[in-house]
Amino acid sequence: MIRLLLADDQALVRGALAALLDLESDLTVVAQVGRGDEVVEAARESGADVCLLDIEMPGLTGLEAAELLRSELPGVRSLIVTTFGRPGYVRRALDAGAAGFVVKDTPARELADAVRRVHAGLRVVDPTLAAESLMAGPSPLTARETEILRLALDGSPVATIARAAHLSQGTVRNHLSSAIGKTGASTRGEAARIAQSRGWL
Amino acid sequence: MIRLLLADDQALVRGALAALLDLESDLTVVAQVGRGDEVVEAARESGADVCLLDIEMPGLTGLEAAELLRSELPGVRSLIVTTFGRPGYVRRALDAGAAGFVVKDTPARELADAVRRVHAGLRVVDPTLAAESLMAGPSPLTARETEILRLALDGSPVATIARAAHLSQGTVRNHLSSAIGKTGASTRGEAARIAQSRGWL
DNA sequence: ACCTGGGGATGACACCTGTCACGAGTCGCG
DNA sequence: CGCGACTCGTGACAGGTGTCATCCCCAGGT
Repeated sequence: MIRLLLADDQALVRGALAALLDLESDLTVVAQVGRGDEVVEAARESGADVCLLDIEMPGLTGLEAAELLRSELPGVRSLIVTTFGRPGYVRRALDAGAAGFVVKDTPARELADAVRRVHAGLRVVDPTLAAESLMAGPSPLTARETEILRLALDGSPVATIARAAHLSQGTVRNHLSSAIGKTGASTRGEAARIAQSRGWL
Repeated sequence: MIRLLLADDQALVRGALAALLDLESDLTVVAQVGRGDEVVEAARESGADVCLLDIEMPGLTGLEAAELLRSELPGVRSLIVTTFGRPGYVRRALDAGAAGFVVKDTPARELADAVRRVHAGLRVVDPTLAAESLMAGPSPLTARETEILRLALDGSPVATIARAAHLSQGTVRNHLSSAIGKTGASTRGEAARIAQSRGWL
């Protein structure tokens, strides 16, 4: 019997996934959490074998939770289950120690198999996604450019970004200009969206 | 036995919801679709009593699908099940003939009850959401402002928006300026995000 | 010691944006 | 009819933005 932990911030989705997986005779859901920072504790207390982690959660992201799990509970395997198949996410998930990566577009019947493969020590990655991840390659953005772009995501004016990053407006504009060039965009808004869609932020 | 149709673009969520609802002895899922424009046909063929509709779907939105259902199959009731509890969505959902509105944050065990209430002819709306919907009020934006703002959502420059809307750049800037004023924003990007968060787009 | 690359900053320039004033056409309503 | 609301447009202006050249400092390689 494989013991599962579910982490997803949407209670309805969490409960529904639990119902789906509990239908399988060899799987049982032993814990459910709605925040990333509750994953490790719940996994320890429940004695889970495999953790299904959504990426976008309050507290900690699923990627960060996977990293914590690897260091705190090395015997527990993580399977990322997320809405967004951003190329950069796959690489970061595997770097963070996740054993699998599944998008919520995949057919429901395949999820249980993915869980079993992960539990068996195999890596599970959507082949289409894996290809995209290789095509897109790693982020060409420097650390600072990434940070500035993230602050520019909501369309804030340069002055606001500069204050938030403790930089001069000129420097911010230089970093943005560089990021715009690297993403092939023509405005910072477009650059930010491109970078996000590639999972670089 | 209440016959259900599920419409959600994420196959995994769709399948999981089906598993959850099929656990109830008085409910049965008779159809599943991943696109808004397949809802009416599937509902007709399957003889569904209640349709659970996600809002964000390819083809047609859940709100548009609900409107079509009301005119084509008046006996079928719609229950909107969505991620976003945007105030404007609730009003538009009820205007579109939906019998209920539930966000994906609600506990899983409440969903079946919501379905039963809707089937019984009652209206089901999250009370917190209903209050927010009344507070926010209707959209203050004119038709054109709404359209222009929607085009500005992705941060396109004025020139691009003007071409897309077949308008002069000056007119676009005027509409945007007006929308910025009405939303209390200071850039078109911020205005667009505010309007979207209120469900005005 | 030298070169390279990232980070930080400045100043200048062309261009884009947000705002305002103003005008003109259409439509519905009292 | 007159009025108001919406739409479309122009022109002008201040301020924000993107680009570029040019510095400085510092950490790693060679």
